Amino acid sequence: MNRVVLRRREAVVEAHDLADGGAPAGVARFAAEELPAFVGDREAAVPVRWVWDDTTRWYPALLAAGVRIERCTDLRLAHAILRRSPFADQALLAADETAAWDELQPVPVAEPALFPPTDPADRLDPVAEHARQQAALAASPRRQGLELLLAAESSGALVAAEMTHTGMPWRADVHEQLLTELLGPRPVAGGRPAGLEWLLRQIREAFAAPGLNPDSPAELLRTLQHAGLPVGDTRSWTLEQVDHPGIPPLLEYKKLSRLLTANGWSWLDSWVRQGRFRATFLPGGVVTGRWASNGGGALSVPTQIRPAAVADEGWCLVVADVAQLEPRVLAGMSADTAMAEAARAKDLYQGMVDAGVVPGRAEAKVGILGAMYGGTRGESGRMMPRLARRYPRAIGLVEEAARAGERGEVVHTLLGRGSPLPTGAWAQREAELGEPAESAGPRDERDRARRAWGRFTRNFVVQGTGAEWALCWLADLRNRLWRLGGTGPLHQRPHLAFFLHDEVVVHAPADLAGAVVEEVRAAAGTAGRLLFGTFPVDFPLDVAVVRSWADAG
DNA sequence: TGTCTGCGCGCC
DNA sequence: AAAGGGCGCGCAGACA
Repeated sequence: MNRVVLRRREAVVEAHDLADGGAPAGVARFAAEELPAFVGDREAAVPVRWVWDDTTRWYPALLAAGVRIERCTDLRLAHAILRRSPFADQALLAADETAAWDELQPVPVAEPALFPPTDPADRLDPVAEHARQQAALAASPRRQGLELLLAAESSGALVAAEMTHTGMPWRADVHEQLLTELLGPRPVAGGRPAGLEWLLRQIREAFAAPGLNPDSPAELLRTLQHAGLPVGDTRSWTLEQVDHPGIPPLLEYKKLSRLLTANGWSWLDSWVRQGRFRATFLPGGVVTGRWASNGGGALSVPTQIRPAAVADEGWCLVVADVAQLEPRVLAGMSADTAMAEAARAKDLYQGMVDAGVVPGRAEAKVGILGAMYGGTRGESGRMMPRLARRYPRAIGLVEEAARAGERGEVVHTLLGRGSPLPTGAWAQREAELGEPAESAGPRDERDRARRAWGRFTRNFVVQGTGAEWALCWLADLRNRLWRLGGTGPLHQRPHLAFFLHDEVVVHAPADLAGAVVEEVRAAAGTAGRLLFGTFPVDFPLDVAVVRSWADAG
């Protein structure tokens, strides 16, 4: 594989060819405007892995110029993983500029101007950083896993940029119609829409509070308590438990008010343009390796507005999600054959029932969720002993992760992403309280903080490995879709339009729907083999070919 | 006027 | 139905 490290020096780009061993083998220099042509030509000629400081600084402009690349190494993301991995020798990563790499932030997707005027990334040496990372990988006892993780993370960065570039097809007219039906016409000066005003009158009357603003939790709580309702907060779930004529309109108000503020007209104004919702995704934005998003609330698009996600004319959406990803990942990473056997069923929870482990599906679900999240109370606590008996390796893995976290140790995912050291409450308590506390009070607090950190590390190993499976799925699917679709640019071929932890939405020409479904399934198979080799754990998908996202599932 | 925190709620 | 883990966001209210 040819490796080319790209580096910007003012208005000039340097392309450093690396020989097989990683030694510099030649440098080309050209004006920044020539970059898309350079990359496009090389990409068409030979397989290349482009190495650059940060995908968000290079790829949007290439995409805007119509250039799609096959693979890259994102040094910023790789650096973040290696710096925290228990399997990377930190001495090999050390350099004067290490702290600057630590602090390097992705750039927000603005208009794809080719490079901002001043950028801290310009002072970094990507050739040297790449060499340090390669040295750390070469010396790692988990080299294979880390190399796969870095490749998958870098592919994720490409996917994220491409999804922002192409966008999710979004019908503003459908969305507006939905808002108007539920809330009334758009209010002129940001006031409350008629639907909310109508509910507000009923709420104020029912609680005899003519000036009440239900958007203020404190004011609302005082009003409810004054009316004699036994509530300690104003969450919907709490309010549903009490009986009062003001509660139904209040619950309705809260639901519609949420729609208005989170995904109302101003959301449309901000995030939907020319028939596309351009979400911004941040690969590696969560410590576990999950993606974050910073604008448009991409990872929490409510089902309520999904009818507005409609494929273009003659196109379709292929929506696929993995059933019970995390329990399956747990079975695989712990090599728990009994749990993998239950996972052979399309419904893992039903598989547990059929194996006689638990009486019913509901118990299976709360039991497994409790094992992965650290639930100890109620139903899930009661299920734990039998789960531990029947699935000793799986339960043992999460229990050990929890104990390690309680001791303040680092845990890691299957491929080697490390957890952060304890922060916040844990560290604070330890520091404040010092050695064994004299009184019961502080000790309780310390234990509580330790257990909370144990719940975090317990979940980290599963959530993080689940994110690794999803990255491998995405990476393989991305290339399969590209090969499927002729010779045009990205937006004219089947392409990934959305990604939500364990769900993808592909926008594809309708006549390719069947082929896309096959590729989505094949990519899931690839991901399973990459992570778990021949260990027999399945990742069945629910796949739907639909016009609108709302019609899936 | 701007910045910060807590609350509540959407998603997985 | 949530619980137990991870997020982002908008508002209200407090404080500078």
